[in-house]
Amino acid sequence: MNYAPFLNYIKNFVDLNEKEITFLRSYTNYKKYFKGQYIVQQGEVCNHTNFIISGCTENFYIDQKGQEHIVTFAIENWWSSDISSFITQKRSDFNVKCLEDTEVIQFTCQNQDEIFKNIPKMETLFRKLLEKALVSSQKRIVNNFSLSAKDQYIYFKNQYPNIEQRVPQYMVASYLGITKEFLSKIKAQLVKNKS
Amino acid sequence: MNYAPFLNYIKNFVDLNEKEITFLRSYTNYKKYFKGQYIVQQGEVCNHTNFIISGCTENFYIDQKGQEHIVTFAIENWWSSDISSFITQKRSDFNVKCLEDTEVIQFTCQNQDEIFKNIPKMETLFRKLLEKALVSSQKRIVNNFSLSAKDQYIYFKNQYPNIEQRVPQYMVASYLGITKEFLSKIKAQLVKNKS
DNA sequence: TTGATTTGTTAATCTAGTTTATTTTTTAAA
DNA sequence: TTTAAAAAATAAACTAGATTAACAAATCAA
Repeated sequence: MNYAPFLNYIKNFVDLNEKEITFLRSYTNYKKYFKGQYIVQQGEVCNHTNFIISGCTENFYIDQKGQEHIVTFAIENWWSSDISSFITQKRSDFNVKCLEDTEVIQFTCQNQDEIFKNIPKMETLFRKLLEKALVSSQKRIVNNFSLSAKDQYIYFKNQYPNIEQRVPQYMVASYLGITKEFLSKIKAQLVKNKS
Repeated sequence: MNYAPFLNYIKNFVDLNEKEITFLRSYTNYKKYFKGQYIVQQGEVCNHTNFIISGCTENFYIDQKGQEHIVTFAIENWWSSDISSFITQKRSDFNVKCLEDTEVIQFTCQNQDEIFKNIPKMETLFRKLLEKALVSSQKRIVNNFSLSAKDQYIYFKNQYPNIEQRVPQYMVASYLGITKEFLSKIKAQLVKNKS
């Protein structure tokens, strides 16, 4: 069980004393998933918020036409869950699936409340994380408005340089909201223009 | 000065005692803007988070090609600011402009911190608001993935039935990320199919 | 080491939504 | 009440990106 990366992450934002760390530990738990396993499945309630210690997950859904769309990727030191289902405790519209063997620290909704009640600093941390997540979600909407598919791909590569190498190309296309064929065309174009 | 709607709004989520209300009042202030005025301008720092008592605002930006894009509308009982600029206190990429005469209750970044420090319930409220805002922002990305422009327009009308009547149609088009001409075409189609 | 499955490429055809241009309707100012 | 300006509608030509289909590499199981 590998708890240290989680504490190191938190240390970047707030200082916890021994007592608080002990409390946090007892209200969170470690879990290992294998490649291909689901942390959440569309139609089930998302019971946990997960902090990724190692590995990589995708958050995707299947629409009415049967098409798969990747909403987010998550890797080490990121959070992964379906926040909508988690906060409402209703059935999720999304799947969270492991693209690699993945270790997480996770906690339930009730335990989150306990953590926030007993360590208010943790609620402040989460408030700030949510602010950032909202900003980056809005940024994605803005990019969708203003950038061509090619420029969105370039933006993605710059912002998440570690992800492209770890997932197949058709998943990047799905994340960008374009077809794999078109992404292939874009990449061919970029290679051509460089030389 | 019209403070009651703000307190009523808060009462929906948390109970504040007299002392807390007094505190909140002294760390927020009332302001009235006229139609056409800017609450925030692209390039300036967004100094306030605003709760709308009456009126209507748009949050928009102008991209490199000189095109205007509306990111959000806000009306009574909604919040309006550029959260990115507000939390980082850096120059904003967005404009917040009043589409009607607009009354707000507003507070600065420092005052927000004071409020959260002194009334932790308020931080919990904001954490929950941010969760909801993030969910609806993600929902918009999802709709962008899966819905045609026509279906996105129908979704918009259902979700924000009060806004369409209050703003010109070309702004709805801008919010949806399509041209006013195409929205006009969609509306003509919808009318035709109904009869 | 071979076949089977998954992933990626290329090219032709198609379509949702854009662009440009003109006309009509509505709003608001004087 | 008239007039100018803003907003909305219509239509033709155009384009970014989708769809379909056929094939080529790469990965993997046995």
